[in-house]
Amino acid sequence: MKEAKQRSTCPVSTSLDLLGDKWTLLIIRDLVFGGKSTYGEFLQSAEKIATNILADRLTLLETQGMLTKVVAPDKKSKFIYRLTEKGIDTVPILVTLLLWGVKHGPTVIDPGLLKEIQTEPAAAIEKYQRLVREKALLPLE
Amino acid sequence: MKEAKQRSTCPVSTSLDLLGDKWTLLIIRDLVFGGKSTYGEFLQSAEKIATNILADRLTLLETQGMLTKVVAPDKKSKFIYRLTEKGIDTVPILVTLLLWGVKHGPTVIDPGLLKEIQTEPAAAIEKYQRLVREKALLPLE
DNA sequence: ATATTTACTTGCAATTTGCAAGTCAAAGGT
DNA sequence: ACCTTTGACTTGCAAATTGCAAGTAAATAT
Repeated sequence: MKEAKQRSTCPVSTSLDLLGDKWTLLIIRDLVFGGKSTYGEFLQSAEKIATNILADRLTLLETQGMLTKVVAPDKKSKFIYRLTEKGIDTVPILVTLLLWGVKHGPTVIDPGLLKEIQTEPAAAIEKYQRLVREKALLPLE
Repeated sequence: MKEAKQRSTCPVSTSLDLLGDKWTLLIIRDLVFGGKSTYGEFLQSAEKIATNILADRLTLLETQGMLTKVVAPDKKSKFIYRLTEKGIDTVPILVTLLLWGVKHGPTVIDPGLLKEIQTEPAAAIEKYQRLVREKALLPLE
C-alpha cells in the first residue's frame, strides 16, 4: 500500500504526496458530487477503477484521516464511507480541476451545475461542502 | 512517454488525465512561484525529480500545449520553458493545493506569500497569472 | 586543446497498475 | 435448512511506470 513519505516542505508538494495520482480525487468527487458512498458505488463510476486500487486508496484515505468507514445501518455486510472535514476541505481543489477541465478538454457536464460553479465558484464550493457535511450527519441511509 | 487516453468525459477526470501525478504540477509550480524556467533549474528543486521523468513530463506538457520551449538568447545550448495560457490557467489549481497543504500538512512557506494568498486568493491568482504572463513577453532573460 | 556546462538518453531494478479470478461473510429466496 | 446473490475485498501475475546511476552530445568556457 505505502504512500507516506513527504518529499519536501512545500505545501503544493505535500498535497500532491497524498492527492497526486489519477484515482484518489475521483473517489472524493464521487463522494461530493456523485452522491456515492460505498465500495460498490465507486466501482460503477465511468472511469472503471480496479478493485485492488480502490481498496488501496480507501484504506489510504482512511489512515490519512480524509474519510471514515462505518457499517451501513441496514446491512451489516455493507460499509458507508464519509468525508471528514479534512476531506471536505479538498472541494476547492475539485472545483478548480473541474473548471480547468471544462475550459481545456472535451467534457460533458450537467449545464445547471456548470453554470452554478462558473458564476459563483466560492458560493458553490460552500454549498457542496455544506451538503456533504449535512449528509454525514443524517440518520444514515 | 504516452499518457493520452481520456478515461471519461467528466471534467475532473480529464484534468487528472494530464495533471494527476506527483510531478507535473510541481514543474508548473516552479514556473509560476519558483521563478524557474530551465531543465537544470527544475532539477534543483527540493523534491529531486529524476532526469528521465523531468524530460518525459516536459515533452508531455509541450505536446499538450501547456508550455513552449525556446532556445535561450544568450546560450544556444540552453532552453527556456514558458507557460502558455492553457498552462497559466492551472494557477487556481496550484493555489487550492497550496492552501490545503498549508492547512493539513507540516509545511514551510514564505509568510508574506501565505498571507497574500489566504486573505485574497482570487486577487493573488490574478496577480501571479499576470506576472508569469508578463515574464513570457519580456525580451527573454 | 581540454574541461565544463546544459540537456537529455539509456539500461535496468524496483515499484505500481491493471486485469481476472477467487474468497468470505451476510442477506435473500424457495 | 439450503442455495444463490450481494458486497467487499484479496490474490496472482503481466504490463507499465518510476527511480537511480551512468552515458551521450552539442555548446561554451579556460
